[in-house]
Amino acid sequence: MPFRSVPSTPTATLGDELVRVTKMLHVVKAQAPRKHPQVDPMAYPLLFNLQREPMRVSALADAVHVDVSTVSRQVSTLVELGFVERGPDPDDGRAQALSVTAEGTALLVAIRESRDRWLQQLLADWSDDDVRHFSDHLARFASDLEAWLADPTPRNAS
Amino acid sequence: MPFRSVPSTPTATLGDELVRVTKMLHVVKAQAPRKHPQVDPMAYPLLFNLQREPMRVSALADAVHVDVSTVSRQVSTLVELGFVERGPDPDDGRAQALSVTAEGTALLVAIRESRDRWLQQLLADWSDDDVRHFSDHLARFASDLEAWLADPTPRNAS
DNA sequence: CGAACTAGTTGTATGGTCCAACCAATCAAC
DNA sequence: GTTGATTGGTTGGACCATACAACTAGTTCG
Repeated sequence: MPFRSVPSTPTATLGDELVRVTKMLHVVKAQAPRKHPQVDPMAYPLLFNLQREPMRVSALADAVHVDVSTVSRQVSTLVELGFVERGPDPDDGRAQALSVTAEGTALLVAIRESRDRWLQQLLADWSDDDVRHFSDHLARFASDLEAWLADPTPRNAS
Repeated sequence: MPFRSVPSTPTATLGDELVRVTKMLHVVKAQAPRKHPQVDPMAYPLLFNLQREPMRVSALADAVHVDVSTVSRQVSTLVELGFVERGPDPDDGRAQALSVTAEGTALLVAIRESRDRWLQQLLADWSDDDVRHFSDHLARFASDLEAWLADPTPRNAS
């Protein structure tokens, strides 16, 4: 087991944990009950971003780092289900201003609350400070990641 | 924007960040150059677990929380590529003792080093303490998750 | 021995994604 | 204005990873 004995740097260990957590979150997500039967899990981030600010399809795709075509389809189903509205874009007739409907907001709130309940019981024995620190670190890490994604010049990824 | 103004609980915020980070890591992983062209990213955890301890297919599947059939295929390609060996299981003729070959270990080390380099430059301006704390929190979170996966009785997921 | 069980493989279906081709509207230039 | 190029969005085809289900082969216990 040359591995256990050579966790070398702190970042290497961090990497291991990141992989581990990511994997398990993936599993959890897969077996999580969907709030709305027809809505892809990936559609939640869509609603989330639209909630913050109405935007066009391309911008939304960019925000969630997914192909435009994929977002296009997902938005279509969200519109069919009444969670998102297509409005005209004032600046550009070709574009469309997507926005969340009241039902969409309700769904989003429900999702968030459900997730919150789950996390609260999962982290029952964490102190509030621990949760906050963890959250802060995650936020910072997310920002770093975003910056890197925008400009990976420094060097290539793993 | 009723959202930005109502981050309510710390755990809810944590949830948002988790989703964000998970999504971005997914993107990063997708566009990361593969150490070996033929190896699925999902195969890395397989090697990783096998490295710690040789085990049979079913145990491996259990360890990575994936269906046995999936693991079976992945292992097959890893064997074809020479990164994993099938040995006979002394106790049970149906089973097989999987183990990592020298090439497999080399690959694994390469992956880990590459990931480490990437993280190091990504987190260039984090203090060692911050990295360690973040890592610790992640590890703790992973353990909690694992426990929950093993026994989700308390309540249902997000 | 034979019945019930278990480890692993293989066939099939599904969900989510990207790429490429396409349509439609706008803008730019003459 | 009319035409050519550009840009926003949609649709079709293929791909990849996974799960579920059917099957094979080895095992255990009566």
